[in-house]
Amino acid sequence: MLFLSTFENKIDAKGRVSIPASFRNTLARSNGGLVLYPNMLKPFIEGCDTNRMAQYAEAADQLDQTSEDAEAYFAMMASAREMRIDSDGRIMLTDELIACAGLSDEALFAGRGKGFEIWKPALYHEHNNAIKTRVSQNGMPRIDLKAASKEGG
Amino acid sequence: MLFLSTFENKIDAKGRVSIPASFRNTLARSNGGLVLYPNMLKPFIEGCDTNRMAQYAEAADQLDQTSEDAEAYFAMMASAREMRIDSDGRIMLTDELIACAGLSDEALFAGRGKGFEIWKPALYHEHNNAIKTRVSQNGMPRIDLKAASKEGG
DNA sequence: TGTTATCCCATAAAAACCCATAGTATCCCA
DNA sequence: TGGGATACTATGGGTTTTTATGGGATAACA
Repeated sequence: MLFLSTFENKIDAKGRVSIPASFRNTLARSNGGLVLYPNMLKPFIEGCDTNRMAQYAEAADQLDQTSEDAEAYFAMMASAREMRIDSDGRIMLTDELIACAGLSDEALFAGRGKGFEIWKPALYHEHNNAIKTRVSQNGMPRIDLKAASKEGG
Repeated sequence: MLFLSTFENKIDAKGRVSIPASFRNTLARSNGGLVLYPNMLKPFIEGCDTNRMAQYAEAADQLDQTSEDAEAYFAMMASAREMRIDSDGRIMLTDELIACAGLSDEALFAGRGKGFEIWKPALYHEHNNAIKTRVSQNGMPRIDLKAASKEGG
């Protein structure tokens, strides 16, 4: 089950946001909780299920623990938060997450297939327009579906 | 269950610190106690559950027992302490642990996936900023999630 | 007997839970 | 195909529970 589509939800006075119902559905089927962490390159929050984060942890554990590569993933996990989804399908955003994406009173959820992104709506539209312009000029990049389907059973 | 996120807790006059609730939860699920030991390269304390330390012991046991590699792991285990968590979720830090991380009145807990780190807050932020700068320049290192998920069942 | 560690209780802040409501989409049946 | 009933979603607000932290009392230890 994939994270698809885009949703724009309100952040209330307590810092709560509803996770889009279809994303909750996807999470429920993957049998895992929700993990959020700031992207280190651009101002948005990344979301995935705990199973995927466990894969990152496993992969990072097999690197040389003193290497810079391992440190990068440790930093990611230190900034990651496992979010408790309440009985109404909402989470509480922490100050760090709000700050990293520059959120105020609205959050835009954008599906990404295996995960999703949370943006301040204005920033997302800017970002997304740039991508669309690029693609309209260069076309969609080629991608090898066969190779991917062999690996991901 | 993973160790994720970052927490900053106070060390009180008696030398007690609260283990973050989510870390206690992770430890409880892994069915093991808490082990702390000083990192030998940088000034912080490493934390993990007893099952993981048992894995280190197992792995070290399969090395040539007279080798320098084995000696390194023996030294690690000699410096490791099994911590008892009191009824309020706190531990008492030993003088060696406090000294190795340069702790005074606050301890920063940083999740690392399979384990976690304890730092003096100022030192951690310095360390973490350096990593984030590196990542923002070079991007996140590539990592093979598929291979990792095969190994770690 | 003095020192150190453990237990127990109190408290304030924060987070999780429960309930209510309005708007929207979906279903069902004529 | 239309229209009403129903279920679901997002959102607001109040209440209970959890968490971190301080301090005193009790128990183990040297």
